[in-house]
Amino acid sequence: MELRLYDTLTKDKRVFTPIDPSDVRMYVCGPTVYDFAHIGNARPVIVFDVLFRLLRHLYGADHVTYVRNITDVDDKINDRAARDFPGLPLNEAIRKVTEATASQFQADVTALGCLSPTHQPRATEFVLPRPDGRADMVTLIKQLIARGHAYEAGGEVLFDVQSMPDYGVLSGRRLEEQKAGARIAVDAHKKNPADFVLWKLSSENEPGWDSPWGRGRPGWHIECSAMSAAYLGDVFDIHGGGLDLIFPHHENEIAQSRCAHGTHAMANYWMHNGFLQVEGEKMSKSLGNFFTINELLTTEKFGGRKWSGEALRLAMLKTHYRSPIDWTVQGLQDAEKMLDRWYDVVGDAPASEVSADVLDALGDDMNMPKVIAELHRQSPESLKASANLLGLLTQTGAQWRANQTQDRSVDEGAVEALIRARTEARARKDFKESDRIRDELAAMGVVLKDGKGADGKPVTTWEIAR
RNA sequence: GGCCACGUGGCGGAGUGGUUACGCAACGGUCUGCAAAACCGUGUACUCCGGUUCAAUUCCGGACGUGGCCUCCA
Repeated sequence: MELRLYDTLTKDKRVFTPIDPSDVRMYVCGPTVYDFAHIGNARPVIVFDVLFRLLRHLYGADHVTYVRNITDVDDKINDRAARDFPGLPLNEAIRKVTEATASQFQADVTALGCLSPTHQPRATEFVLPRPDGRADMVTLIKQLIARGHAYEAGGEVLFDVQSMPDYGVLSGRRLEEQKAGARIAVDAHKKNPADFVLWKLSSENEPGWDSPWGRGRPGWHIECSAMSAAYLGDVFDIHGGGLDLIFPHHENEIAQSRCAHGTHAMANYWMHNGFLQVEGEKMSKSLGNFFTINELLTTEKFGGRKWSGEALRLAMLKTHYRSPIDWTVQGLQDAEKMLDRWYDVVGDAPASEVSADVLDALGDDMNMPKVIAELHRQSPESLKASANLLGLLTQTGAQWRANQTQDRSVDEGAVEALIRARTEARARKDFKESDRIRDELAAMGVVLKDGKGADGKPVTTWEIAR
């Protein structure tokens, strides 16, 4: 099959050709660890996890390197640390915040069925030159200064956007327009209003590292330039993230990396996932429609019940990754229902080969709606194999149903006992009693499904009502 | 104001210059003690206005609408 990907930089869908098929390299911007990840944060994690799985399938599991960074230096983190651990020294408080948040993030995305990336570097470990010689931020900034792309002014090191003739190509922003807009704060020490910070000095009570420009901390964008180079080289295959990162973050990453390395490109394909809304509205704390991944998994805040990670994953994948997605209770119910159905269809069937139709749809810039349509046409064996490729239907049907039951805290033993009593009542044609028991179970949220066993005798199964 | 994405049936959501998306819901049927489930079958669409064309939901232009970015928010 052929893999075609949409590239934000060239605004077209192209056949994907890796630089080195024996080591396909992808970088995705990861979380800033200061608080629980929200459901919007989950989108790029899930979307690029599917791409990671697809690449592994196509090129071999040992021939794909996926890097997703953890940003553990940020002013929001400092604020949170000071707020939550006022008694502790700042560095210690910061470490507590970032470690707790990072491990929560791992637990959340694992529940969403995401594989661990090959590397998950932390920004703080790539500030200063490293013993292992991998790329670091300070060295990168030195190179930018040496090549005439950065300058020191007003206690900062700034990137000189005018030193890069094609700055702004990714986001379609020309420098002239930026000036005309006059929306950017004009700092007297900047040569150009669009110049951005590579390094800034830290005060006593801010985290800092000793550098040639004094004790300070890195700007926002340089970490990704350093960590991608550290593990993937100066030029790699795919760089992904949310739509909102196109400008300024990715634009500036490109500027830094290309100018520091003297390359024509940073990554050959730039991929961006669309945004998420909740029930038709922008998700925000003030609207009261702000949900973390963890809340959806473990509380009844969204739709009055808990949701399985697998249902969340499928709900997220039902929409093409570049389209805006409306996150709704209805959408989650649909996803869950689809999984119920598929688990029924698959039964105990072993996984066979991944469907060629599914692969073709997936290869068309990850056309997941098409993929799902194809999945509905598969045999049990092929459905299992194809869904597994997407990180779905990875449990057994029994596990899936058991988890559903557990989520709604239903006493299985009591249910089974009532069903036996009803079966007996039906056998003696006491339908009044049989219907009474059915109503009683319905009140517990249990729906009965009557059928016939292989021997022709009545068999009743049950599931949790939705 | 600048830049970008998008507007498909009751809902979600693909795709196509003329022929069935798919799923959910709805409706009809089979099954059932009655239901539910399951199975079979059915219907409804392409924001508006121009243009190109034998033919446009699909191409071009415009209008309207929605969302995003342009102040470190995925």
